[in-house]
Amino acid sequence: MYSIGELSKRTKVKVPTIRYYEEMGLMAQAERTDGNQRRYDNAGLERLSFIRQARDLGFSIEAISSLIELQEHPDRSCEAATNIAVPQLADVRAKIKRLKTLEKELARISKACDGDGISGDCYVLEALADHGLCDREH
Amino acid sequence: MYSIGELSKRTKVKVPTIRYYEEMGLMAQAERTDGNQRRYDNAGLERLSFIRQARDLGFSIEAISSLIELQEHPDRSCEAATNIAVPQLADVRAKIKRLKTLEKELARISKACDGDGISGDCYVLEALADHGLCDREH
DNA sequence: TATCCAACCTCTAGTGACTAGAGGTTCAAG
DNA sequence: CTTGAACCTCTAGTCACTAGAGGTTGGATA
Repeated sequence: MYSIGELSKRTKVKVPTIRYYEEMGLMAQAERTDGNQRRYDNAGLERLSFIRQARDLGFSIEAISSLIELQEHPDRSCEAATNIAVPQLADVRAKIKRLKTLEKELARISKACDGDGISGDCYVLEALADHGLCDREH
Repeated sequence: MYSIGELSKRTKVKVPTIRYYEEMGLMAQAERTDGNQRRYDNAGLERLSFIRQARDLGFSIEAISSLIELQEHPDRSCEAATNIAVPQLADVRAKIKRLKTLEKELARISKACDGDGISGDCYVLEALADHGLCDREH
């Protein structure tokens, strides 16, 4: 049995955030000691760990709820899971693409600035801004 | 000269959000008509477009301020530029890495659930939860 | 066994980055 | 010159936390 603080240390989720997840129904109501303190078992630890990873990867609390619900009823069809996974996948791929552009630009700047000179012309803004206008101007 | 609504259409940033950016100092105070309506030039359009892209990529408003500052003083010493670019680069790379993990997992789910199967075969939850515990238990 | 204090409890309020709505004003097409 | 879509400001609401006040608990130590 873990206290909320132990759970927090293990998962790196802050204590008030764990309580918040409970309030939001993402975490089940925790068992309590006679003195009203929360106690968690391994299931709680795993659940929280999952939530943390999913949040970190950009899932909304609502989406996570769906996934958890799905997990708890593994007899249901995959349709619901796909409905969440597919749009997320498209979004993630678009993000990766644009981040790579930015990465290249930032790497160039860091490298250009590596020596002791003056930073060359900086194209970060143009790199992103131009791209942003493309779908309107071309 | 663009009205705020035209700017909004071109950049896909909502009108109140543009005003919010102005309030936060990300966008310069816009010129005004005699009737107090905002008017923007191409510089404003590009700036907003950049902000949108950067926000979309998960940069905080503060981080974007830094990037803009970097852009506006390309003559500054390399140190200043590096101080902004390098941490941003690390951040971008970390994001790409995590997004790729997510991509793989989402792709697998979409594929696994392609048929008319049952969600019993979706291991995302376990996969993520286990992974989350790794850095403590191994 | 008594004491201590870090860690727990609840509750309210604040944060960042928007988003919605009320109530009033402006500008450009007809 | 009229009309109405688009503009203005201001307040309040949302999501996902985060911080703080003020009080209680539990387990290590004297």
